[in-house]
Amino acid sequence: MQDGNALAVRPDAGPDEDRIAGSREKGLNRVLHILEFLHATQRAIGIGDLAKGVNAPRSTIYTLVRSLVDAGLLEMAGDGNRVYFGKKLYLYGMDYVRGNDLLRRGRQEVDNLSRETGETSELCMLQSGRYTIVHSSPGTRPFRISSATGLQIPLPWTASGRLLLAGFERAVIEDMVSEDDLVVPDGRRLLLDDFIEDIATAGAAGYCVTSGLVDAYTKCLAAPVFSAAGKVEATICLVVPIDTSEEKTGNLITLLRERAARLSITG
Amino acid sequence: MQDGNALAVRPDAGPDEDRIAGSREKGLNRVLHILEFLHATQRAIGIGDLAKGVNAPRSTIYTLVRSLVDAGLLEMAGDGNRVYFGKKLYLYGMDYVRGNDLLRRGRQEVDNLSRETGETSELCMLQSGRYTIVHSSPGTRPFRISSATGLQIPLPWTASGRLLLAGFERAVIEDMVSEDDLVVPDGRRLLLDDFIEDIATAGAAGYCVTSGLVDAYTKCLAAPVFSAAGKVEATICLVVPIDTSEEKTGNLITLLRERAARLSITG
DNA sequence: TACATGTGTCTTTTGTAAGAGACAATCCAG
DNA sequence: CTGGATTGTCTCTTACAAAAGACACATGTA
Repeated sequence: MQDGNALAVRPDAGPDEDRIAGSREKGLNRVLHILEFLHATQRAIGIGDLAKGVNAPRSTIYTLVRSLVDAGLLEMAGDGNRVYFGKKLYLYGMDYVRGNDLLRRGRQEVDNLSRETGETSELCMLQSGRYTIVHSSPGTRPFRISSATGLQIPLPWTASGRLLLAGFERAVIEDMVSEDDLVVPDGRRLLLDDFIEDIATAGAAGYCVTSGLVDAYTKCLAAPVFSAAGKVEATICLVVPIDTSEEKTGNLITLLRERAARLSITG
Repeated sequence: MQDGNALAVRPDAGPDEDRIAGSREKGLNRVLHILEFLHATQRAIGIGDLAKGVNAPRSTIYTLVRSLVDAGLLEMAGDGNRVYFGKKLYLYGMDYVRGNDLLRRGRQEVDNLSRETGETSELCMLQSGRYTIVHSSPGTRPFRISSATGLQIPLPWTASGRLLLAGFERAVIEDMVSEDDLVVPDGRRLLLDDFIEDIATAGAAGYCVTSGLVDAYTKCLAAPVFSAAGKVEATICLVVPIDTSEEKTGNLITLLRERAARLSITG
């Protein structure tokens, strides 16, 4: 009786792991996508657009958003038909900070560093296999807005990335790094082998410096923070002008390593 | 054919609105309960206990927790078989702060106030009909630990509560305040009519002071922060010793009202 | 050794939530 | 005014997730 539609009507063929865009998704997954999408857009968005954005039926998103708004995880924004993150998420986030010594002290330390040195300073961690700027403190230089807390950048683009991957198996690293990740913003393509070598070097040295990788004007100094188990749990890093003198760079690295070591002493 | 079991086997008769504890819950709701429960316990918890805590089947919680951990909303804590909030929630929380002028500036202001006055200062809001301490800054006095960000206290116990409810219909207020809420910690019972009168007075005066309500040693000074629409969107408050002189109290109130007014000027 | 208690992974069953689609109500452009 | 696009609500169906429960493996303790 029905027209034999079924499996056509799929605009995008999602790759294997990254959401098949399968017909019937679990509600929870839809919610997770909604949150990720909002995190990516960084602003309130209409429910219709949201449905488009996460590639889900409107009716479904309406129901889910209603639940989430009722729960306080989302809030209706200004004019009344847009949604964004809600207070509850903020409260849960603060709970996380409170329960997490490293994050709490790391934020503090990063703020200190940028105040003392005047440079942009960041606390970075692996977040489900992705490099994440967990906290950043602007520094006093005029340019360099950044402020991109929660921003996710390909691991090979950063000094911190090299430290964070120290101690991982080659296979695991290959798994975390896609082909695209190896292409830095200026178009050059890193070799996976070079990158893996970098990781080993950085791990052994206990710090890492990269020059002009993310942009042509800065270099990035990073030092590892270790967990009790001796694994690299986070890094703190400084973003300085690429023409900073050898000497000053050296001093900053020493400072950075000292502070990182202090953070490593977890209660 | 089936044995007529069904509706027995329910240990706790949940009241109407607060979760019937119905047999087959939506996954999303289960997740919301999990988050609330973690927020309440304020620490990592074993999955078994979590299942008990939210009154859900173990198997369900195992699957949900796995999803949430994979998504980064939860993290396995220390020893490996406990869960607590995860980095993602922190990131989303920071997104919320960034997208929310009032919260961002309010936090700042509260920090300033407690530094300048040496007293504990708090930023408070209504969070789905409950009074919530959104941010608090300890002050320099020896006692008074507090630090209870995200804590939810019955509205009638606080000065801020009286301000936050200004402009609401009587019916709405009655709806938000349960019988238990009217019993303050020392056992006294407030009269609903008195409370509603307090609200009107506070709204008219543009500030509110309560003495010895939450505990016998402090009084609470609060001033309202208005939204563009003229509604009370938040309050800032100071917690001072109950024997603070009339004069000093007056000065603090003036200061508080001034700062609150400044916060009200939303871009 | 047996006996309870907690943990993590399966499989099976079935109640229900996700999805498609229809609807009225706005809103805006031409 | 008309036609198209968007918004929010509702209904009905069935694919599928939540729940029950069995299992295997640790613990601890009488």
